[in-house]
Amino acid sequence: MDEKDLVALNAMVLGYVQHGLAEEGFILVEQMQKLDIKPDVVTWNTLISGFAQACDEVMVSKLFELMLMNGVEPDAFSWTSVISGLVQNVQIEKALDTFKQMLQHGLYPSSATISSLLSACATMANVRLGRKVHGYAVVIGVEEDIYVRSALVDMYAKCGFISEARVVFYKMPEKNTATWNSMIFAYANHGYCNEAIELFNQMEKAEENKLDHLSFTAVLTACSHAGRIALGHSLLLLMQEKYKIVPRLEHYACMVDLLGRAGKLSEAYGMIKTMPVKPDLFVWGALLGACRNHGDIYLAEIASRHLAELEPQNNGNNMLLSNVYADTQNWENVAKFKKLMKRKKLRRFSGCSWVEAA
DNA sequence: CTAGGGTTAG
Repeated sequence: MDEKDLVALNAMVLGYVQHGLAEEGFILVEQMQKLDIKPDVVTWNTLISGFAQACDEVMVSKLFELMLMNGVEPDAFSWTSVISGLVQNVQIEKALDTFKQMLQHGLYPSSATISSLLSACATMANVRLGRKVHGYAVVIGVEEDIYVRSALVDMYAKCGFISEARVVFYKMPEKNTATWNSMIFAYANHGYCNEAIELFNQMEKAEENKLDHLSFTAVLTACSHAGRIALGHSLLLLMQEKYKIVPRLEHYACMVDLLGRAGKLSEAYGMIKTMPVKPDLFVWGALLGACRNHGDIYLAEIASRHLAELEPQNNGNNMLLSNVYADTQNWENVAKFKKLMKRKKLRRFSGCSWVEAA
């Protein structure tokens, strides 16, 4: 067997995995083994990463066994792939457990492992654990890694510690697009809209940073929270004309939110009707939320109907519509809804907070 | 040729 064959095989497996076709990648590897091409650690890890992202725990364990049977030891890439797959699929407990197992197997976590763990802490809004991971990153010498630092900015922000996010951000000698985006989102999501917009402007001036679709999602979020309608519209144009970024659903959702919050419900609905992509639940949800705040029953019913189609299992949408009726004193409809929900044996989702109780 | 950070509504 030729080394070039293996590199080509690995590239093909990676291609499958990147397109969400881990199964195809696995079949290819099996076929190659019959042709006496022995997969190496890279091949196995690529497959593990694919099945971990697809949440296929059975295949992941099978791959660990298979690689051992073929005389290849799982390494830090193998374990980190599993951890990151679990974090991406919001299986945080399992991710932390897998991290423990990784350490028990005597493997050393890398900066990639740490950034995945920080992302897990952000998802849970668990700043106590986040600080531990931060300290651990310092100890093993990966704290200066740009991924780790961007993950720290995001983790502190999502846990509600904006000033600590800011400290990490401004300490960073080098930042990239994701770093800036994390900080703009941090400001926008905590009501520091002017700071978010200002930071976006700085990012645009700093030539070395490329703005991407998420930079615009972040700044549009700030615009909508601050009621900056004119700025939102001009940014939506700037994005397309100067940066050649095609607006995505999330940009439209921000615009609908922006118009809706300001009470311009028919303009918001007009945007939904003219947008070139099919509106998703965020877009309709933004409209429904605005209808609640402004007591528009007519549009609320339209939005609810679309939401019911898009996510029939989510009873929160019905609750919102019911709240619109209640707010506008339409008690007959409130009663109608309560009956409907009782019939469907639905219960209101219990509330949850992103910020851990102190 | 393998793992990592940032996503919109109530």
